[in-house]
Amino acid sequence: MAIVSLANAELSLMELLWLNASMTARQLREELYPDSSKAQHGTVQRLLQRLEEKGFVARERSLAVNLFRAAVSREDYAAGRLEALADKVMGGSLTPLITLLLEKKNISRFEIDRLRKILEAEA
Amino acid sequence: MAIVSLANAELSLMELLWLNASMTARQLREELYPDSSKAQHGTVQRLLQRLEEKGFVARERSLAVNLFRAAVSREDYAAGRLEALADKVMGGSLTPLITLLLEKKNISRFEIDRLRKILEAEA
DNA sequence: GTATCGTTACGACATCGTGTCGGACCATCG
DNA sequence: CGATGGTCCGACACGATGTCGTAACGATAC
Repeated sequence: MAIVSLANAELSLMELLWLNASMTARQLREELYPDSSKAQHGTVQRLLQRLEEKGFVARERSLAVNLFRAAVSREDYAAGRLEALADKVMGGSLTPLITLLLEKKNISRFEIDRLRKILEAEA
Repeated sequence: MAIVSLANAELSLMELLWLNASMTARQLREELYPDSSKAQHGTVQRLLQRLEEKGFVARERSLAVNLFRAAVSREDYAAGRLEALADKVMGGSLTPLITLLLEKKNISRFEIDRLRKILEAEA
């Protein structure tokens, strides 16, 4: 299943789940809407539900309250989006993108060395 | 101005402009809607107009018919989207993305060699 | 000049994804 | 049993997108 793109609110929620191993809906709401004058309970549940449908969160039903965990890691999401990007604009080839990056951004000596080591291992 | 994301139809149109230096609206329509039973003239014009507003196409008005050119290259678009992706999911850091790619091994030997050369040049 | 034909500009609309809320439903605790 | 807290889901508003119709425009033909 291709990794689908996430919208802002969904991504904010995932951000929390990437930082904390597991959270309840209440915890999420308090983080996402600190000034919760109203009842955003439903909003969080809705987001959670749609995220679950998309396969991004796993729900632990055994307890009284559900626990939510990220089912897709930040790295997997990033890699998936990156691949989608390559498919859309570069015909699936990733190298041009990386080349662009290396040329445009000032990448530290350290990072370059790290990348080089990884490449050595690949070859 | 940050490079904004493009939708499917817009991207298809840009694809044509990236392949051909300049095109008329008619040429674009014939490519985009080969089975033009109906009148998609307006659709193309609309797309062109919105793309122009976003700064993605330039319009040459001197002739009887307008000529359209890409104002953002494929590479710039890709790089812009890539940066946006890094900002959104990796806190702006690009290296983790590259590392991810390399580790996932969906990169051909040929591309690895190419990247190695680029890195050599950087060092 | 006017008629005609292709082009351009743009208002209007249907659709879809997203973010939001409200209220129904359900369980547990007292 | 009621009350409290959590979950599910229908509904809505809003913005972006893709589509079309049509009015305005400009060049050429008559």
